[in-house]
Amino acid sequence: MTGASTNELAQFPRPSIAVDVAVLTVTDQGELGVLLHRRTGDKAGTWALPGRFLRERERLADAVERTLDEKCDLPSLALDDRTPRQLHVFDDPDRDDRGWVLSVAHLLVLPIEHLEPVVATHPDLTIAPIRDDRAALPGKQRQLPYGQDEIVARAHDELRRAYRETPDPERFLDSEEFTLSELGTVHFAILGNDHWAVDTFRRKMSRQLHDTEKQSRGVTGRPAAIYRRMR
Amino acid sequence: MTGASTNELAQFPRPSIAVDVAVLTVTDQGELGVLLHRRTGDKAGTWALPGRFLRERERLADAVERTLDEKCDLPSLALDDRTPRQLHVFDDPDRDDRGWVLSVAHLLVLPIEHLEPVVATHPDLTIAPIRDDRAALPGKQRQLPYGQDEIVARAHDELRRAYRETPDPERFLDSEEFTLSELGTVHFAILGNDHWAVDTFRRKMSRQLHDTEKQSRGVTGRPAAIYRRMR
DNA sequence: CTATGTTTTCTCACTTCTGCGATTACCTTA
DNA sequence: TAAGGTAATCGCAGAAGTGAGAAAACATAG
Repeated sequence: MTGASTNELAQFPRPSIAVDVAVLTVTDQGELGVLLHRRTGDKAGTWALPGRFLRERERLADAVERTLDEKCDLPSLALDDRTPRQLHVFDDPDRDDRGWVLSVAHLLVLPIEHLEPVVATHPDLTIAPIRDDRAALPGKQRQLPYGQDEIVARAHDELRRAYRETPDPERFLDSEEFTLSELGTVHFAILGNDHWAVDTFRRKMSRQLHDTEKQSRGVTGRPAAIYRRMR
Repeated sequence: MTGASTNELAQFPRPSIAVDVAVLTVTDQGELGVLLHRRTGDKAGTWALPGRFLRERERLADAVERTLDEKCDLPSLALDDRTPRQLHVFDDPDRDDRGWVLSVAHLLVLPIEHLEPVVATHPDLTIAPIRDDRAALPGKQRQLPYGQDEIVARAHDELRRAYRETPDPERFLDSEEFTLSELGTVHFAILGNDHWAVDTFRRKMSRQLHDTEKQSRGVTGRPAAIYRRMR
């Protein structure tokens, strides 16, 4: 912003700022899923994305981290250096009936191994599979509140773009080493099973990975080569 | 946002929200350029991106349009249905010395034909060419204020991504019909002259355009086929 | 009216990519 | 320990993409 005096700064009413976060993961069934929590208070019982108001002079990324800590029992430690990415600012002044609220939507990717334990122990958390670009909610709830379905759709879009060419750039995979079929599980969850012929996938990705010369063992079928991310 | 009561909404201090916009164009010299205006008031005389504070319950896109109207004499009419795209929210609380300000950066593409007349008649407007991912400012000013250089860099990045595969998706070209070399001027301004062999460009783009069967006339060299956007 | 300059478009040899049917390698079961 | 099951990898033929030189088409100068 430019050219405004201190007076001008104080002159206008200001909106509340919220952050919402779509935490995405790939489930054990190889489906893309999103972390939801059950709301308390007014509309208690309905599922929604974790979110929170921005505190004074707080950074957006910090607000997202605190949301996950407070609402989902996921301390920054569990985030493992992963950083939320901004997706979009939702600015419809009538979006929130509590007042004028701008909401900054974020995307964060976490391996299922980090989510599984907290979801298993907290009944107010769940992972909803994403089908047809929308969270398939448990029970009879049809959609997420405050137009959060669009956040999920945008998050999925963003991932589709990122996962077309590059091997697991957002680190759905927890471990440093993995086989091409483990990598494929992630990419196919995001892009659909029909996006690539398996062979095309193999060739495109193996070029961008480092072959450890190791083999997977104890699995059914022929053992697979184990790769590592490049540098 | 979820689960907050009306009390909670009022409880926290709120930041001022600003919008900044990088209006990009391709100059007659085939260079990518960004529209700047000279600031008034405190730091008068320095160049900056057009920007403005958000008014009560105003939409971000509307704020951007009003900025262009008020600061650059570009009424919505001149925008010709083009819509600003959000790039990023800058949230460093110390970014602006006037107080706690969040700034939502936007990108808007306009044809040089729309900008030329206003820039020619307003001495406080200019189009700075973008070189090495940064606005080459006139005079001895080295950088844009409030970290706006990063906005320009992000805008350029965004365009690079969009212009790699698709013919002029943001409509730098004003007219409905154009030759492949006119299209090439835009793409090469964004991606650099060495990104493609000219022939590869021709083949990739002509597949995505509709051939009008018309030929350019009165130009030097062999007349070119005239294409139109598909549907 | 012809030669010249300039830009677009075509042609063709060459490289890379793709899909699919073998082939390989290990585990399990008998 | 050998046969059968399963998944990973290879090899090859056809398809698609690429670069560079040749040809084509028009304007203009002489």
